[in-house]
Amino acid sequence: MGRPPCCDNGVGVKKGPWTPEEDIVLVSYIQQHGPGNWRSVPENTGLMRCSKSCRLRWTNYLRPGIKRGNFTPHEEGIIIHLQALLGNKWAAIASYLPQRTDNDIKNYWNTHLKKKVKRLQTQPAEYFQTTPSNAVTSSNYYSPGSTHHKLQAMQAMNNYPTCSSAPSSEATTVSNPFQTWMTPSPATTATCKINMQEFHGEGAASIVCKDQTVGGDDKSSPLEMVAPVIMGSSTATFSLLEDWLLDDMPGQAIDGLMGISAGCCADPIMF
DNA sequence: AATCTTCGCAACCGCCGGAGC
DNA sequence: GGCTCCGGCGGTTGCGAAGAT
Repeated sequence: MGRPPCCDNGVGVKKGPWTPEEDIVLVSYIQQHGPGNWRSVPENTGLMRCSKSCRLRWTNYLRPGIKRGNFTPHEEGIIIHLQALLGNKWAAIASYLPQRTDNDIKNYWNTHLKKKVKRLQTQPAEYFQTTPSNAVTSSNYYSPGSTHHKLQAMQAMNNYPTCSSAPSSEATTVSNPFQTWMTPSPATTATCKINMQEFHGEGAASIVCKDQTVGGDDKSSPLEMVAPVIMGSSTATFSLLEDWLLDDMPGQAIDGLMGISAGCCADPIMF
């Protein structure tokens, strides 16, 4: 039994990097018909690509609003925490970073963060330490799988800084001919002082996050709404988040989370 | 300057689950 | 209920770029 791969029967199906011309054809089609029904895309566009390839190209590269380039420390923190909570559920993690694709996050984890976390595991440096009373060390933080570990990760979320969500100078929004579709999300700003001591090296980072202000209006992206809550100290929020992460009541939990998020943005949690 | 090695990212592969028949 | 189709996901690979020798 079993179904052959969707592209197995494709005689002359092109593989490899996409050309700008192919990108234009694909985007033009999606602009007219909208994403979805990927099976029909190669048939109707004449692209010699399989449907999966079209979908991947769209979701990972051509989709409007994708941010490319270096991840901010804030994004890194979210990825690390969510990976600790969820494991390699890249799609779920990506849902908290709407401007990043799951593929991007996965690649970034595999090429950067995994090494960083591994290095931290083997060293006494307390990367995430914020206050002596509730410090979370790297060594006890990333022991995978256990509830204890998850709770620790969630606890640590209270301590992780919310840095500016505004596009950093290093991160760039994908540059393609279709940027006009993009709806730039309002910048969420936060005043957050971070003393980075060899952040990318083996040293510890001492983080001071005071007088945080979160700006933006009600149209903030889900990330911008959720992130302050994640970073804030809300027990209720974490219960909901945990429920959701554990897939007990995904819909209810995320609804509740979003509700709290909205409230949070109206009345931001201060550190 | 040439060659080798490492790194980062785009894309592919195979599996899974939901929907429709 | 079983089968097929299709979209989605996570793991892996291949290749070009960058760095090291």
